Amino acid sequence: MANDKFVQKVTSRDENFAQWYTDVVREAKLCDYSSVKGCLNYLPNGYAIWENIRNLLDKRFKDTGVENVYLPVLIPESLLKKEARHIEGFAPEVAWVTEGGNQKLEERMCIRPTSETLFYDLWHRMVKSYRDLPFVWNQWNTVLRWEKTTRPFLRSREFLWQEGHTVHATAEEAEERTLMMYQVYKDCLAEDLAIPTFGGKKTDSERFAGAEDTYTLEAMMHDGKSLQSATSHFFGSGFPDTFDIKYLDKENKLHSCYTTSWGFSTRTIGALIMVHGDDSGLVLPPRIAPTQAMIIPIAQHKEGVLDEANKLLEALKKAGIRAKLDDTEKSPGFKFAEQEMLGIPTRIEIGPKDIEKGEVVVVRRNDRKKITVKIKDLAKKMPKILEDIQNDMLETATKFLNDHIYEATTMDEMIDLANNKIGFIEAMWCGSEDCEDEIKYRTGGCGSRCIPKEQKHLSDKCIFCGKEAKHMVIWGKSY
RNA sequence: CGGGAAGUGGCUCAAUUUGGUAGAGCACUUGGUUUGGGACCAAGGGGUUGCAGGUUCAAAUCCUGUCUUCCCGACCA
Repeated sequence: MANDKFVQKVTSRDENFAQWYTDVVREAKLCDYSSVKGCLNYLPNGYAIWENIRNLLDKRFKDTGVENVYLPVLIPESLLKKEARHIEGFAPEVAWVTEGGNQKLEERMCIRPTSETLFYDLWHRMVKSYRDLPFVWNQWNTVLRWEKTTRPFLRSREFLWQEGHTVHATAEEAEERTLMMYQVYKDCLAEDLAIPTFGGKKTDSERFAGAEDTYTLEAMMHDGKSLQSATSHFFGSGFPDTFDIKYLDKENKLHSCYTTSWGFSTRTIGALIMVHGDDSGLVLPPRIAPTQAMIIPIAQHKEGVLDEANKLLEALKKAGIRAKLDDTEKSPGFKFAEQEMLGIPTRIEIGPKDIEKGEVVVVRRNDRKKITVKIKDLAKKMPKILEDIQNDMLETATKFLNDHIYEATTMDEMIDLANNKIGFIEAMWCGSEDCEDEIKYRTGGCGSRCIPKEQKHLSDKCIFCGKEAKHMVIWGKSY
């Protein structure tokens, strides 16, 4: 192996991370640009990943009692404007429909940037009694936000996501749901996508428009920057009150409702790329990989090779492995490179020499380790091999995350870390938005990522102003 | 939205400065030889140069506008 960098089409990750990302998206054929800025054509490889994530996440939702619904794509302006903070937050990035057919509309309508207002308009009519509550609903759809700068998956104008919305009789129940969904996301990210996250509450300035509390899950990319990977919001009763959603309790008294919403988008595909990918391209965790094993025959023209390969394919499929056989006329080297580029978790090399010995060579995508397995045992052993890869990927990513979190107790220390290390910095904060802004400015862009639930007491004082500290905040640059 | 770069067969790019009617490599098709890390030989097919307008006998090339992409920044639940 003279050259470690087998795949030549991709810019080296440490040479130019941004270009590397773009190269991987293109070479792995995840998506392609469309003629509208910020709107992507999802290709089969990319969409299949989303389908797998969606299926796993949807099952986790249903296990907690979530029901799926579908609400319209258009929102009348008057509805969107009902909640002042909400429209203030979204107004700059909303797209409007002003004509229908050839006629100008009486009232313009926006293409949903998020659907809180639609759910609340519906619930205003549906919620009458305590017996009606709660509604625990979710929809899989797309939303449109007129972003200025766009990047595939990370920030597109139209993106696929799910938005869950719930309405409850009590604040406690709503808060419980907010945290429950936060945990569902955290588990899905760790167990299905092998992406470790840290999380907690957002500061006031970073909170969702109209929410009382926003909980976020932040993942660390290979360049040390953070990607907000899922959020869960608690709205209290303010937002539902605005829409006059009230119920009668057992004593026939009118009560406010409490709502939540929570979302997870195709942005997370960007996280998959930037957490696990390497210089040879994409590396997918087995659970969400559209293809888990690619069988690559060697000297396939020789008698018996393709027959054995096909038998192997059938055995793997029967064992529930998402396996494929690459029996195209391309050279083995080409097929190896392509399998790696696409991030397929394992490849199975089978040639005349292997068949003679009754063996195949399984190569793990994440670390290129080779495992020799008896042909007759392969189908039985594959699930364990895939599980090991899944676990090892989470372990590697977790180690990377933990190795790149630093503590700072003085501003000089923090600036030094921000300039010389990639990753995140834990530091105390007084709660003032001015200090938050100053810290971001002086560190060259390390904003507050979250106020973690598990607080460390690093010092008594805010790292910037020196006044009494309220929280330990995790700071970092982000996408 | 600001600063920078760029749009030419599917991809990467050349021809643009000094207007003269588009070329290479890869990919693709066919035949043959190959096959344990992106094989080789031969013969083919494919573009009017992002889009719109202007200047000119003549525009990929000059001018104006516009759209899109990439990098940096601002903005961004």
